Formats: sequence, structure tokens, C-alpha cells
Amino acid sequence: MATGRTHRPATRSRGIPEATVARLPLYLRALTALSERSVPTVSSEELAAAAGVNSAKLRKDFSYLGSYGTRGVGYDVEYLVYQISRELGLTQDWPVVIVGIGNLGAALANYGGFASRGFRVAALIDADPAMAGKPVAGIPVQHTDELEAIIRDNGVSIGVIATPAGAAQQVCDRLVAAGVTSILNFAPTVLTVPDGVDVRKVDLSIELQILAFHEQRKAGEEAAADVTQAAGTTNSAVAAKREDSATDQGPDGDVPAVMPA
Amino acid sequence: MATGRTHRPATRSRGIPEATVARLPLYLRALTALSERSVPTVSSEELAAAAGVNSAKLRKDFSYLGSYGTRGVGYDVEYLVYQISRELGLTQDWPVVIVGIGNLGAALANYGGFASRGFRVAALIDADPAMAGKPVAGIPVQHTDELEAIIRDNGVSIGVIATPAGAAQQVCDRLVAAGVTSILNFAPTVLTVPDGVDVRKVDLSIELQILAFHEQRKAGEEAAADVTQAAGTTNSAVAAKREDSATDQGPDGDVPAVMPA
DNA sequence: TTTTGTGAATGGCTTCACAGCG
DNA sequence: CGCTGTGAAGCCATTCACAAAA
Repeated sequence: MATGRTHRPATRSRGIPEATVARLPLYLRALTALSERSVPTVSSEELAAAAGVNSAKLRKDFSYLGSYGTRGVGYDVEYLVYQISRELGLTQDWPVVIVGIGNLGAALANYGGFASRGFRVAALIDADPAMAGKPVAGIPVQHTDELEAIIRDNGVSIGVIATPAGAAQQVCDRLVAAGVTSILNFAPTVLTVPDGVDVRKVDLSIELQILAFHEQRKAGEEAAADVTQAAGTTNSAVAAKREDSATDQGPDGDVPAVMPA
Repeated sequence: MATGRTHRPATRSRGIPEATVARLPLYLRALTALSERSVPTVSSEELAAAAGVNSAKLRKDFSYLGSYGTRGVGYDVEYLVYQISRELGLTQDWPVVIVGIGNLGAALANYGGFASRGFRVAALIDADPAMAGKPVAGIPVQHTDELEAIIRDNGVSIGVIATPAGAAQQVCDRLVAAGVTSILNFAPTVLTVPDGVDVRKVDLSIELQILAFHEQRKAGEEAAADVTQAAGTTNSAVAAKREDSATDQGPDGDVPAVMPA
């Protein structure tokens, strides 16, 4: 952490913790669902349950945004939706390009949640000339040659990389050179970017490996623990309760660690 | 965190920090690349650079696994690959089912990294009867009715949910009831699971929203900061260097927070 | 001399518990 | 009285800096 935070006095204290930022989308989703059911207010307890966090954490998170609740009552759903949307920058709309229209890229292009809150797929880009012009999710694929022009013409600042690992760094460099400052990387590679560019990565095999680690641990403890288990099926039916790790219920979200490298 | 950690004295100290576990796959990938280039040893500095973390963190991480390095020299690549693989449980192979073979499910089925290290797609499952029998990535799709039988017959303990949000909880319940104890969730829903079941989620729109937050902040600071910027293009070409947030280079990975809910 | 392994210091996030407000 | 907002405490992770080993 360097200096920063000198400019813009802002509405309130600047510097929302990263962990909090990572949970805001979760709250927003839960609130949107409540809003659609026309629920007018919600308590920290209820909303926390819907978002899968505990209520103290939620209240602390909201306290960074300001005092938007009413004691003895709870939070106004509509108002909170607006405040969080604004905080996340979703009141404006962000043109996004997806580079690499293979299976995954196509899936992303078709993903509904993309178009919904504040994001708009400005272009699909692929290196395969045979793909050029072919529509995916109603949008014609353009060739990589056009990349720089597309970025500039559309004022794109967020790019999604869904290319094979080998092409990712090169695509990343071109995106950044053309003016992209936020990248969501689905390729299994560590991207190197200049200062001021944010990269987030989504990596299937890493997630699976983390699950495998815990799965293995369960198997080990199960074996060492109760010998109650009859010789039954070969299948590891871990039905027995376990008093291991975290108590917390619901997904805790990620502590993100965005790195303006 | 409850009691736990009574059974199995294990090779060394148990209890590897979650943050460390989340980085092991990253190290493993970097090491595998070195291994393929027949590099015999690597220093913490070099490996850290390849994995995108700093070297002190890497050394501390490895210290939880044991003392696998040689002072003055570094780490033996092959040996480390083996140790980390073993720690992550990748020396055995994990049958995995993917439920929901839409765009995303198909992309996952085709994803190479899946089959590589320790994971095997045991079955593809979809609720659409029209899909049944259709091969995706060389594997015939089976109907949801078969779910329980598939899990049991293949001893599956890891399930991937790629269904629409509305179906996710129901699918999750059936997976868990059939014996699955680890779930990777791509649906934008908070899953409720019994104790002892791990859930990890991958959520595109959350990642984008986090990027939007930082993107918005850049725009704000840019405006307030230098007025140097000529009236030029409408495009927000944030070329200027910034002295904001983290110093660290390379992707920091996620601090995962697996929640045995 | 080089580079690991690790106590100690630091910083951030979560949880607790309760004061304060409606 | 109910529920929010928040200081204080505790926990976990990162970073520092150096002693110890090869």
C-alpha cells in the first residue's frame, strides 16, 4: 500500500476494505431478490442469512458505506440497492470485450448475468479467421486484428480473457496497450501487467484442487475416527457428522486481493 | 473453528492455513512448467516470481509442508511437485460429475485442465431429456434421474454445478444426499449444505462487479488528480501511472474461505 | 556466501458485545 | 424493546529480518 487517497474528499471515509468490496455483490444480489418480491425493509440478520454471511460482518460492511439503516427497524431495501449499486459503479454501464470465443468464451457471451447489471458485451474477439463474422449470442465475432480499434472505439476498460493459456499474456499486453485497465482472466496463467491495471483470475483447476485437498482430509479423518462404520459399500459415504474447521454457515465469499500490480 | 485435529498424528504439524492451501495449486503449476523444461532446482525467489507471489510468502507456505529445500541451493523441482501433489491429494484420481450441460457445462467438460491433474469427468448430467445420450466432449450426457445411481456407482465425492440458478439448490441437495461432499458451484446462488460439505463458488458477475468498483475509483481519481490530460479522446486511456493500493506483483490468488457449512 | 526456515512484528479482517438511537 | 453502528479484542495472514545450514 502506497500513498493514494489524497484526492476527492468523497461522501464519507474512503478506503472500503477489499474483503467488504468482495461481498457487496453478494448483498446486492440478495437485495435485488427481495426487491423483486417487493419486500420493503430487511434486518441485518435476515439479509445476512440470504447472503450467507453472519450479521455482525454485514453490519460492519455497511458501516463503511455510511449509516443506511434504521435502528429498531432494519434497512430499506430499495435504498440499499441503490447505494450499493452506486458504490460498485453499476449505475453506469461498462462495455466489456471477451477475447477467445471457444467453448468458454461462448458460454460467457451467452451468460445472462453479464448483460444484466451494468455490463454490456461490446465485442467478441477471436484469433481464428474462420470465426470472423459468425454470430455468438447474437454478436458477430471479430478478428484479433481489430482488437485495438474495438477497444478505442467503444471506450472499453474491462476485458475478459478466455483464450488458451499460451495466448493469454500476449492478448493481455495488447488489451492493456489499447487502454484496458481491468482484466478478468480465465486462462490458467499468471498475467504480468503494468501498474494501475487490475487483474482477477478465475481458475477452475485451482478450485478443484482446493476441494480435493479438503476431500482428502475428510477421508483421512474418517478412517482414523470412528470404526463404527460397517464394512458396507466401497463408496465413501461420509454421512457421519464432523466437528472440523469453520463454524460459519453460508459461503464466506472470497477475500479477493485484487492486485494493481 | 471447532475442536478437531485429534486424530492422525500425521507426518508433521497438521493445520495448513487456508491461504496457503489456495496457493499450492499455483506453485504446482509453476513447478510443473519447470519440470517440463527439465529444470532441476529452483530458488524461492525464482519460483515465487513464476507463481506471482513474493518469496517470503512462498517460503513460509512451504515451511508448513516441511523442510523440502536445501539452504544455499533451493528446491528440487521434481521432489516438490510430488510433495505438493500428495498434499493436495492429487496422487489419487477424483471422479467428478458435472450437472447442467448448457454452454458453461459443455465448456467445463471440454476443459483440458480438468482431465489433467487427478480429476476425471465421470459423468455429465442434464435435466433436458433431449440431451440424454448426446455426447459432449466424448462423454454421453445422462438424465438427472440417474444422478443418485451415477454418484454411487462411481464413488463420486466432488460435484460441479453448472445449472441455472433456480435449479442449483435442488441439484445440490440431491448430490449431497447421494454422497457428494465437495461442490464447485457456478450458479449465482448461495447454496445451503449440511455440516461437513465444502462448497466453493465461481461467480462471473461478482468478479466483474469487483473490477467495476476499482475501475470506477480509478476514473474518479484520474479526474481529481492531474489536469495534465488534454481534452483528447473520450476514451479513458488511463496511461498515467498510479500510486494506489497494493505493491505486490503478480496475482495474489484468492484467500478462499472454504466453508464446511 | 547463498538461500532456506522461522521467530517476531505488523496489518487486516472477523467476531464480540454493548452503547445508542428509534 | 429491537436492531443498528461500532469500539475493542482476537485471530489469521503477510512481511520483515536474521540465524542457521549447506
